[in-house]
Amino acid sequence: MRIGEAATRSGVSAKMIRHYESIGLLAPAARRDNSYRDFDARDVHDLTFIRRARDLGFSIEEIGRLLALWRDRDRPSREVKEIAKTHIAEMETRIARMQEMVATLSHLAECCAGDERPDCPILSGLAGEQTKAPAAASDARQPDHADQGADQR
Amino acid sequence: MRIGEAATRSGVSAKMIRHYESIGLLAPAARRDNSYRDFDARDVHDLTFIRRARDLGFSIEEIGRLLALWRDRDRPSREVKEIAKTHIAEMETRIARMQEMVATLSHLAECCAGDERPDCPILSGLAGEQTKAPAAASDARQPDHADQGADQR
DNA sequence: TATAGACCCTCCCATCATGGGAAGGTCAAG
DNA sequence: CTTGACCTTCCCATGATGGGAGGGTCTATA
Repeated sequence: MRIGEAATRSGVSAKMIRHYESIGLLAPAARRDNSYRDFDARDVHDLTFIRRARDLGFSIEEIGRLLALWRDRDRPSREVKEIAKTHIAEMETRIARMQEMVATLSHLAECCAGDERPDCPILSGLAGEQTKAPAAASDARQPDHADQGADQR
Repeated sequence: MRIGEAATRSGVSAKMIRHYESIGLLAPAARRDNSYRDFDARDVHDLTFIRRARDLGFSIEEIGRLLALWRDRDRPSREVKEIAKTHIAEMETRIARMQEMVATLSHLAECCAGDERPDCPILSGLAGEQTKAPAAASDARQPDHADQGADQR
């Protein structure tokens, strides 16, 4: 089948299939005489595997490792579980961090009248005037790569 | 003061200060004869405001609006609160999505022996073999921009 | 048979927030 | 006068994804 059908069946866009191939996550697809990529059920399976892993928030790098383990019939399940547990821990850390942000911001928002008057504890809080809030995650940043959720856009 | 000191005082890297200026989030900084940027306390205040907002997960676009509201002494606090509430709702959505992922993956991991044997429900789950898990967020994706937390790396 | 339209191809660019680094200018202290 | 710590601009990279240009291929239909 051609890339469009593989995309539909796996739920991975044609764009991303080509991308995964280009970064080496997938072996180069077979080609027909007209240079079109040619996919079979096994390819669709791999793509579906990748999509499910992405849906669980795994990064491309982790997915690469999972795919390798999947292909190795004799791998110890221990290795897979380790990747999963590490990933779960990372997600839980991110969740906790976001919950802190929500808590801090909610505190400020609760203190804000939200009417026509200009006084606003939210802006004051951002400006540094203490509102004795439960302290937000305040320093150091990180470009988290994987809050990737499932959604539109 | 020069950019380095402004960076230290505000907690925003020199790199990002220039970036914020270049995208118009901040007005172009004053310059000295030697073309070095020259910052004063007010600039440091704005930068600190930006950093705090980032720490609360606001996107650059939202921060731009918050800064404008901050500078407008007569804005109704209602407008600020609306931005904050929308942002809180977005973060809560992302948190919920990640919690779903963690739940699904935890279920699979719990079913996995994690020993030397090759059988692994985690890989089987990703491969599509049903494990009657509580169903993960399964389709549609979105490149969420702002799970930006505070962290090392 | 010619053509429309639905596919496919490769490339390049954009996003968002951030950092790395090159190539070069400026300044103060040794 | 050199060294080193600053600063400048400019380009590139990240990760996952989409948009689109410019062009080729195939099939159905007028």
